[in-house]
Amino acid sequence: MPVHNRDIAERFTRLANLLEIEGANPYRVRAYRNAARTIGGLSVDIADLVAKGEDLTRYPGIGKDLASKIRTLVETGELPDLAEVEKRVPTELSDLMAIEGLGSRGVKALYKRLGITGLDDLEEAARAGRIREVERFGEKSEHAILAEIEKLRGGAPERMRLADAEDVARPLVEHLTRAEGVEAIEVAGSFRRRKETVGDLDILVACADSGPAMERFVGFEDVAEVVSQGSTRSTVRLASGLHVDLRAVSPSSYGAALHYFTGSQAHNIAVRRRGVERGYKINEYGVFLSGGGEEPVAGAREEEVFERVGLPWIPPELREDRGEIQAGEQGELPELVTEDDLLGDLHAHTDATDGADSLRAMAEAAAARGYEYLAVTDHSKRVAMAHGLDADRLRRQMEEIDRVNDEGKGATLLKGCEVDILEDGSLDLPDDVLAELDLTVCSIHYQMNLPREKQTERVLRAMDNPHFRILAHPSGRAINERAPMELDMERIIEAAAARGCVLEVNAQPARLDLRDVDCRLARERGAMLALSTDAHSTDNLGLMRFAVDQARRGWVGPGSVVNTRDLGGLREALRRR
DNA sequence: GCCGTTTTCGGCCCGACTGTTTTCAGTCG
Ligand SMILES: Nc1nc2c(ncn2[C@H]2C[C@H](O)[C@@H](COP(=O)(O)OP(=O)(O)OP(=O)(O)O)O2)c(=O)[nH]1
Ligand SMILES: [Mg+2]
Ligand SMILES: [Mg+2]
Ligand SMILES: [Zn+2]
Repeated sequence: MPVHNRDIAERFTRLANLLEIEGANPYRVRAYRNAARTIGGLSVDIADLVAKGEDLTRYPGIGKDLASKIRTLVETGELPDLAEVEKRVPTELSDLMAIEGLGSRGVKALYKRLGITGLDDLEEAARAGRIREVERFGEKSEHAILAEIEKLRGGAPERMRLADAEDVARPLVEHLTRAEGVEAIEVAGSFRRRKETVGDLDILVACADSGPAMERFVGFEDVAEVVSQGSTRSTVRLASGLHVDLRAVSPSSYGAALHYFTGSQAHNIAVRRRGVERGYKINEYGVFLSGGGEEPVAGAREEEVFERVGLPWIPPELREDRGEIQAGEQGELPELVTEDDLLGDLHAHTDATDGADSLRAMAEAAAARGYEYLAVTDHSKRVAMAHGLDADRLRRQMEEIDRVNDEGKGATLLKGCEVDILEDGSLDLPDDVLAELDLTVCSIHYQMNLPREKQTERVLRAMDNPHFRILAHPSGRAINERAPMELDMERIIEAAAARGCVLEVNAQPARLDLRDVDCRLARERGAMLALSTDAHSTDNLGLMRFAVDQARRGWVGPGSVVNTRDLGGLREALRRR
C-alpha cells in the first residue's frame, strides 16, 4: 500500500495552501481543500479504488480533473501540480500557515518582503524586530508569532479525546450556567457532533444580555489566556492548552446559532447554499429573506432552519456533509442506534484477569443498567501481562458463571473469552474449549506492526476458525498513542459480512475502534456490529455511550447491531456462516 | 476546480474580532 488516504489528503492540502499563497482563485483552492476533506473522511482506501478502476467522480467535490490527479498520484506517487507550484514557491510556506493568526496573505508578505520560508527564518526575523516592518504586521503580531512558534516547538498540538473533553466541559458549563441571564447553554461544535476528538470546545449560550456570561467566561479559574473578547464571541485558552469559544445570542436566535455553531463547516455551507437557492440568507441569527428585511423568518429553534430549506432535523452526528443533506431531502435519513436499544454488553473483563471486579459484581452492575446479558470475556493465556486464562482456568470460570447465573440475581452471564489472535492467525486456545463457550471475542495484542498483506491475512485466517465470533478493537489503535495496524479494512469488513463474523465498536475512549467511517462502510457492506465497552470494572460498563456515538456517526441503526437483540436473537445473530 | 428540476457558465456561506486600517484586510469561527 504505497499511498494512504491521509497522504493524499495532505498533498492536496499542501497544494491548496501553496496556491493560496500564490494568490490563486480562492474557489479552486477551496476545491482542493474539499477534496482533501472528502478523502480524509473515507474508510475505503483510495489506492484500492484506483486499482479496481472505480470512478472517483462519484464522490462529491471530485470531478474529472481531480479524479485524474488522484489517479496519477496513486499510480506514480507524484502530484505534478504540487511539484510545479513547489518550483515557484518554497513548500515550507505551507507549514507556516499552521501558526495561529498567520494565513496565506501574511505568509506571502513575509516571504516576499523578508524572504522568510521556514520556522527558523521566522523566529530570527521576529527576534530582530523585522516582522513589524512588513505591512499589516506590527509589534503585537510580531510578539504573537514568537509565542506561537514557542508553542509549536513544544510539540504539535493534539486534538483532545472526546471523553477528556467532556471532563473539561463539565465544570465550565456548570460555571457558565450560573451567569446572570443565561436561559440555555449547549456545547456545540465537534463535541456535539460527537467526533472522536475535538480541536476545541464551542459553547453556545442564550441570553438577552451577553455581558454577564462573557465576563464569567473569561473569569473562569482555569483560563490561562483570553485570546479574544467581544460582545457576542470570546475565545480563551485553558491551562490544559485547550481553546474554548463562547458564543452568546438572544433566545430568538438560539436555534439558528446552535445550527451554525454545531457545524460542521462543510454542512453549514451546504445548508446555507440551499438557503440561497430558496431565496434566504442563513446566518447564526436566523433565516432571512434574501431581499433584505430585518425580521427573520426563523431562528428560535434548530428545526426551523432545516424546515426552511426543505429538510428534516438532522442529528448532529451526521452533519459532516457526507450525504446527510441528500438523504434528508429524500426522506432517507437512517434510523440511528441509541443507548436504550442495547440489551447487553459483549466484551467485559473480571478479576480473573485484568478486570477489577468479580463475576458477580459485573453481573449485578449489568442488571442495574437494565441489561439482559453480559458476556464475560477475560483474556486468553498469551496475554500474560493480564494473567490470561488457559483452558483449565477458563473451564473453572465457566462453572462459576453457571453458579452465578443459577443465583439469578444479575444479568445473564454469557461464557466468553477474549482470545488472542496469534501471529499465524490461529487462536490462542484449543478448539475443544472454545466450543464450550457461548461466544469468542478475538483480537490482536502482539505483532501489531506486520505489513498490510500479512496482517490482513492473519485476521482473515482467524475468521476461518469456526469458533471465531467477534473481532474486537479491529485496528488496534489508541488515539494519540498508537497508530492503527496496517490492515485492508475493506476486505475484513467484506469477509465479516460474507462469513457471519461480527465487528466490534470498542467504547474505550482511547480506542473507539472501529472508527465512525469504518462503521459506515460496515453498514453499507452488510456486516454486523457489536457495541462493547471492553469493561475492566463495573463503572466501565457506563462507557457504552461512546461506542454508540461513533456508530451513530457511521449511520448505524439498531438493525445492524447484534446487542440490540434479546438473548434468543443474539444467539441467532452470532451463528457463523 | 466543481456543479446544475432555474443554469453546462457563472456563480461559489456568512459574520466576529483584531490591529494599524486611516476606511478595512486578514484570519478565524
Ligand atoms: N458558516 C460557517 N460556519 C463555520 C465556519 N467555520 C466554522 N464554523 C462553525 C461550524 C463549526 O462546527 C463551528 C465551530 O468551529 P470549529 O473551528 O471549532 O470546528 P469544529 O468544532 O467543527 O471542529 P474542531 O474539532 O473544533 O476542529 O463553527 C465557516 O467557515 N462557516
Ligand atoms: Mg470546535
Ligand atoms: Mg471553535
Ligand atoms: Zn478486552
